[in-house]
Amino acid sequence: MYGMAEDNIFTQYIQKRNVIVKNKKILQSSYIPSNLPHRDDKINEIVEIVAPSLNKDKPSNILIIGKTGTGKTAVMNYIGKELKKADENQENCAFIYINCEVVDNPYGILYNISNQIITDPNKKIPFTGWSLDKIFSELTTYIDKEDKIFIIVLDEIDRSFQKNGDDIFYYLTTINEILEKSRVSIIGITNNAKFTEFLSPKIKSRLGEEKVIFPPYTVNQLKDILYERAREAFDDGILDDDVIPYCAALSAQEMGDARRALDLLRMSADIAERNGDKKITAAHVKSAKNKIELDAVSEVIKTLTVQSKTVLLSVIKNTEDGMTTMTTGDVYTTYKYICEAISQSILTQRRVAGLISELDMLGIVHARVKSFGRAGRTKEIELNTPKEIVNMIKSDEVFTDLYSYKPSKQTTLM
DNA sequence: CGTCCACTGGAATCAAGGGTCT
DNA sequence: AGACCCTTGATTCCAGTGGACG
Repeated sequence: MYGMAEDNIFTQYIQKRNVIVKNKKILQSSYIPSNLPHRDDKINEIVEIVAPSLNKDKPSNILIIGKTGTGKTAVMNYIGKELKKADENQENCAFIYINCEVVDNPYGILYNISNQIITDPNKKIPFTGWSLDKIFSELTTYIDKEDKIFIIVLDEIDRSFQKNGDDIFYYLTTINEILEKSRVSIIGITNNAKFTEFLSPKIKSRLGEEKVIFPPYTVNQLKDILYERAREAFDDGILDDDVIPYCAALSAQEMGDARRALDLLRMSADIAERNGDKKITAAHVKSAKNKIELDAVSEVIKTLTVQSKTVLLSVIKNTEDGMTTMTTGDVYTTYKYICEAISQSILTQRRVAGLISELDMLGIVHARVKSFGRAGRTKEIELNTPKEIVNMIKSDEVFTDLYSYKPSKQTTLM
């Protein structure tokens, strides 16, 4: 890839790309900096709780609560790194990190934990096929064999809970009763402050032995974070003076989300590079903001089921037919019509209502239950999507048949 | 004040599709 | 090959329910 010696159509592009950003990795939100500004207190707080593990004493379980982009994950990864340094041969403790947003089913979580512990490639657990009990007992024996403290970090723990309840948490918090030598302590990370309310009381108290709250960053703190990274990522004079304050201000509106701030900065740099500009300005930030918002939605749309897309298209079609708000029944009628047009199986109304709720949770449509008195009680649905996305759905290959479809009795469509 | 609509929301269950184990 | 296991999406069943209308 990079070894192309001769000029080709990409050459000038490649040369241009590296002009502005020295090291792109630094601007990635997954990058773990060696210094986390304004989180020293939180780091100390957690280190204090976790430190006993270095002497093979079991630390309390911790629940970390804080909005997205407040540094929870970064702090934990940083601590994990340091912990490994402090315990060179991994004799006393092991640090395991699982992101429950990526693997949100019980099998996946146990599978991931186990395979981080099991080193022998022949003993690894297959990614499907086993019973949970079997993985669990296997995991237990492996953990006990090692005779050390296992610190298991479950990031985005509420994701898993939403879909699967608290069974795995029950497993993981009771495992210590079975273990003879080793000990396991759980660190849960969540951005949902109300998360614990839904747990069963037993697990609630176990999981939340200690709580650490991460407050949102203030504008000035965000600025510091950005300056810190920018210093390493850019040469002097590339950033306009108002770029970082602007990024910080925008992200502060979004509840002090540092990830957002970094994304903005990175995307601004990207756009500037692509335009061949020598400096990054507030204007770049502005278009970066739009692009990020759009990307986020279109990313979600891509992963939707065909059925979900059909439901969404139904909402779109109704909107284009002049309805600003509609009921579940309205959507379902249109939905049935479209299904017929593209010869797709028709789901139950119950299911479609469920899909609408899912779209609502994804923020693609607005739906809230409203009672129309005698006229019944239903969801009031409203489209909540930029034009670009609407076009994206409409031009989805799944719906190509729709435009050539001649309805038997209804009038025109779209 | 009671009725009664058009659903909602929860739960149990099924089917298909991934796979392992013996 | 047949018995099992887990996940996901869909179905079926059913007990609610907010509030305009009579």
